[in-house]
Amino acid sequence: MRLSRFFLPILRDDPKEAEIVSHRLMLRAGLVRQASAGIYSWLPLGFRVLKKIEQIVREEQDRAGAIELLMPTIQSADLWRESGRYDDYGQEMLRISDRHDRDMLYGPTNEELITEIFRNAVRSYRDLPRNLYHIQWKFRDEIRPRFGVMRGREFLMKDAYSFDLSVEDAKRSYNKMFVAYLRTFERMGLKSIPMIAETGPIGGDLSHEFIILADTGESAVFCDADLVALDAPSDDIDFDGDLTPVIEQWTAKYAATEDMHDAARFEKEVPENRRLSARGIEVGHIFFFGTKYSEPMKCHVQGADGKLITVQSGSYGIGVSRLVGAIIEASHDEAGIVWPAQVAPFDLGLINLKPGDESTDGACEDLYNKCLGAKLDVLYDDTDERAGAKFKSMDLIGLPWQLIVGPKGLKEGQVELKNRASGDRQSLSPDEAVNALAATAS
RNA sequence: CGGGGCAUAGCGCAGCCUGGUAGCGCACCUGCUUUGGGAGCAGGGGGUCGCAAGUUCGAAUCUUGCUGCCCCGACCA
Repeated sequence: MRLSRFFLPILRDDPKEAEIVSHRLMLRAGLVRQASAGIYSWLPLGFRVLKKIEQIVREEQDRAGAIELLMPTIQSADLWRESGRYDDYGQEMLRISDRHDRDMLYGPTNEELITEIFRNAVRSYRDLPRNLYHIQWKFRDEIRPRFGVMRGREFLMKDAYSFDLSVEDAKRSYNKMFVAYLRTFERMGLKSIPMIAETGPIGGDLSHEFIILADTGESAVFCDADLVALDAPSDDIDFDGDLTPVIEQWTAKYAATEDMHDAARFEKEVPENRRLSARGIEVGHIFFFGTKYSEPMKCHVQGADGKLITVQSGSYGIGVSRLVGAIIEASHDEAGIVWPAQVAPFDLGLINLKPGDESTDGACEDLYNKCLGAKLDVLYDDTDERAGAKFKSMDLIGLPWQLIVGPKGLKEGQVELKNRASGDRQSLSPDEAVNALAATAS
């Protein structure tokens, strides 16, 4: 993509409404614009990141055996009356009526709808287990939206719902999601720690929050520092095999958010030198809630013995749009965003320091095409800005690599390759630079 | 929803107290000079001063009402 043809409205000054760093950087770097309180438009650069995150979530859900579908944003109130949540959910649910005065709502979550879909379609125990998920916009009318996309009212969420014949089977489904989540966040360059969680209005008695550590995190968290050192399961893990050793490895040690924190237990179970108290951002939440919805909504299947079985369910959320902010909170410096390569909107920025100069333009065009040929996603700054402004902007938007091309270097046959995260620079021939970049991308 | 604050050009702000017909920096446009970490000079464009009433000869400025947004708290992916 040529910057001269892209849409990237960068702000030089901090907008005053943005307090926390991710919100500030998302506005400045042209990722989002606020449409109204807690509701954002995703500009091209931010949209690319959102799509990358969504795709990683999708791939790991699929790997864990979940099946993607898509449910609507607008739901009928009737279903929610059936589960009893129409009244329970309160003002957080945006209620709408249509032209016939029917009660509708903008879905804050989808347990009712998925249960309705499942009960209508499935009659036999042979069709279980299943885990169905979608990635869809939700709306929760928060009393006070804040922190940009981290706590918006409209947000993109992956929510999965499992259906099993027994509590034991359901726990297996839960474990699959547990492992998938560890992998998902690790692939985004994040260290996530599962913590014992409150179940909130969704209900249920087995639940973990997946927290990533960031100084600006919204809640205090306490855990055994050993958990931070653990690696997520590799991509050859067998989701149909026994996952309990992995779960045990991650849940044996103390980890809790402030709501669930037990200081006495913390001090008893964790040696002093491993007691980590930090701040964290919740990016995922998994629940097992058994028959909370299947019972009132009569989601039954017929078992091998001919008797009806009430299905056992869980639900599993990931805040996809929140993750964009969370990643920035976890990965930035004074100059701007530092994208982990896996979610970066482009692989690299190619900076032409002297547009209009024949040799520089020629070298840049050549490099641009070679990068594209090597399947690198490149943002080519071919604009007529001054060098300093280009450097500042490129640092701000935080692409992992900068390929800097100017007449001085070219005289020596060299271009400069800068790593955004470390700041390291090396001078290379143009071909060496492309090869080096292609190697990092593969 | 309680408490606090803000609303003037795309962004950041001054002007308001003490009413007199709107200004600064950055950004933007034109030209010249510059050109490896947010250049200089000159010229230029852009505003129903959040909305509505009221007071007044006259309102960005005073009064009242409304709306929007931000921050702290309680609540949440």
